[in-house]
Amino acid sequence: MSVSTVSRVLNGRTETHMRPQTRDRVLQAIRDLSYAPVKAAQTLRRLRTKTLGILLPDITNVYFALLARGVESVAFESGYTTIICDSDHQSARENQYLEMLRSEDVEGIVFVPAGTPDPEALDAVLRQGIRVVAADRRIQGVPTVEIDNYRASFDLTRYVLDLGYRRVAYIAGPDTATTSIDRLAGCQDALAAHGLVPSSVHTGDFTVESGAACARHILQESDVDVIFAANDLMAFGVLGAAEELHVDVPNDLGVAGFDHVLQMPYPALMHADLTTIEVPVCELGRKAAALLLEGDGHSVRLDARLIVGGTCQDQSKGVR
Amino acid sequence: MSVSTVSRVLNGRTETHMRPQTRDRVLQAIRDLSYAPVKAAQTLRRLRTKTLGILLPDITNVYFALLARGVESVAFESGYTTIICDSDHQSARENQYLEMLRSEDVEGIVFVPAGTPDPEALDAVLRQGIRVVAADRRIQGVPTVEIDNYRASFDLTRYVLDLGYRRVAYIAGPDTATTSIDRLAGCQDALAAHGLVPSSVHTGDFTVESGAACARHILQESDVDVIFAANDLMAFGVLGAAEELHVDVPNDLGVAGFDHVLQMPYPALMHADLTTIEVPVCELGRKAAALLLEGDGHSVRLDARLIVGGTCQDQSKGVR
DNA sequence: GTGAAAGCGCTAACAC
DNA sequence: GTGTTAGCGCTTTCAC
Repeated sequence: MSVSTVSRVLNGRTETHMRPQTRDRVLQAIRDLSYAPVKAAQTLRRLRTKTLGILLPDITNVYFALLARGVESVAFESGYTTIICDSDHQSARENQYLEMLRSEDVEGIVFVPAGTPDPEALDAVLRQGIRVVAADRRIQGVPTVEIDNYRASFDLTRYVLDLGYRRVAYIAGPDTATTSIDRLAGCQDALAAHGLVPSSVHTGDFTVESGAACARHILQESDVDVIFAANDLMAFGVLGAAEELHVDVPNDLGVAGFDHVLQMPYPALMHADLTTIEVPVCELGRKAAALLLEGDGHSVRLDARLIVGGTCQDQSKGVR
Repeated sequence: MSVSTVSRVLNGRTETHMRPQTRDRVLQAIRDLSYAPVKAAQTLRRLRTKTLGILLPDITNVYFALLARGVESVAFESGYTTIICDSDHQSARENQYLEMLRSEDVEGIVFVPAGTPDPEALDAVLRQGIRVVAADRRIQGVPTVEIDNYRASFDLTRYVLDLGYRRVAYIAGPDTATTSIDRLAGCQDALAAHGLVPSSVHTGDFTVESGAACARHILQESDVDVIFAANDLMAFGVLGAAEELHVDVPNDLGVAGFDHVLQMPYPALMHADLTTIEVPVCELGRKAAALLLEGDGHSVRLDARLIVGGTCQDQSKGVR
């Protein structure tokens, strides 16, 4: 019983048919020794690592965790291993990880950049023949899996304006993320279509705290009847600030979010019943992984859906 | 300039001193080619993978995500790669991943089991010389990093009883997790010390939904003045159910959680102001990884803290 | 101070 | 049908 026989059994090389008896003997031995092939050796020989990397800003953010889960599940189904890289929103860490993944010779990377990725580091990865897919946010020169943030934000804004809200404040995300830019633009253009402009545009960082902080400023300084936030987490912060300041949502203030991530863990609570856009984050991750494994290098757009919640209500009735 | 020279430079082999000029020439070449060593080859040669695995039930659960982040950050600081394995609460998947990690020849695994792990699969891993640390929940025969759930739950219960609550319902986690068992036992023993027993004990699965479902039963069927939940997510579900049924928290009903995970993303909202126990989840992960890298194979207990929130208030004043 | 070569565990081409 | 063997890219001993 030679090594090649064993190898053939393990890899199901059926092209040259094998005596079932031999096969069974090998299988038994594998069982007895609880043998598992050494992946490093397979990798070295095949020059294929069967490994993907996922590089994202913060795994404790549900949004990214959902995305990671999408990637991981597709990888698992295809017998791939997933390396998790949390850049902690730090560009330096991101670069170190890019190098690490290069050394690791991953076959592909799902990349959710924290800001604008370092072209040098990214290029080294690409030159080495590692496929990279940007997920959620676009990266210059890299295929992307995203939703149409502009369109979704435009539609959401139009829906809210149709309810009768008019004096709008907007809380944007960091302007290094294309999601922030697109969502803001979509909102502004929908306003413009009604001959409106936002009373103010603040910039947060997608966290609950930043949403609450911006909302406090907005509510104390200007007279608005609706606040749009670039994601649900910040919208949740807005709800918190409104509660603190005894501002009644949705009557005195409409609130709209974006991404519908809060819905998942907190369905029962009234206050989580946000008017928002559902971003299929997990699907974003799955699609990104699929693109790495069998893609043609083209970008993909998935559909997003308007979620009609309780934080924006018809204002026209004049009923209180 | 031979391969061994390059290798020596890369590994800082200073024992045999090298002409600086040669060194620089190598360094330059590395830069020019943006060369990165092939890890599979290093692994094969050194017989060390510099890789850790983390196997957990659900990465989209903030609690586990925080734990994963702890593991990942320690690994990163030590130049280790982290493989993420999401068992999705499925024992079969858990076993497949255990096999995968064995093949991968990881140096250690941080294991948060979904139920009772398959002894066969676990044993194969251990026999291969892979270190395993159980995090959060104990596993038979494996060193564990956890908090003293019994004691913390006991103290929390005593605190709540001291506020004057007396008619207690408990919502436990799945009885396959030692955390569920210990927390329930701690609560029951603290009650017993006051000559009390819980009016009812329901079993949830650590999700908001299950917490809400149990709470609906409890509130409709029996007359309790406080509900303990085995984690914050379920406690949040209880708050949701109470709101639905117009039960006033904390006056008509006290609510206590466990783990203090909700605090992080939702500080601003009143309803997230749970009376609970703070579990240092991220530290749990960090410590588990540290144990793998340099541990002596002994279990570790970290401290937990009582968080005094607004969902349980002094009942003795008789003030409404 | 630097180069030559063995060998880590596996796969695939080739021999029988 | 099954065995023999080269070689994947690296580290490390041993020559020089």
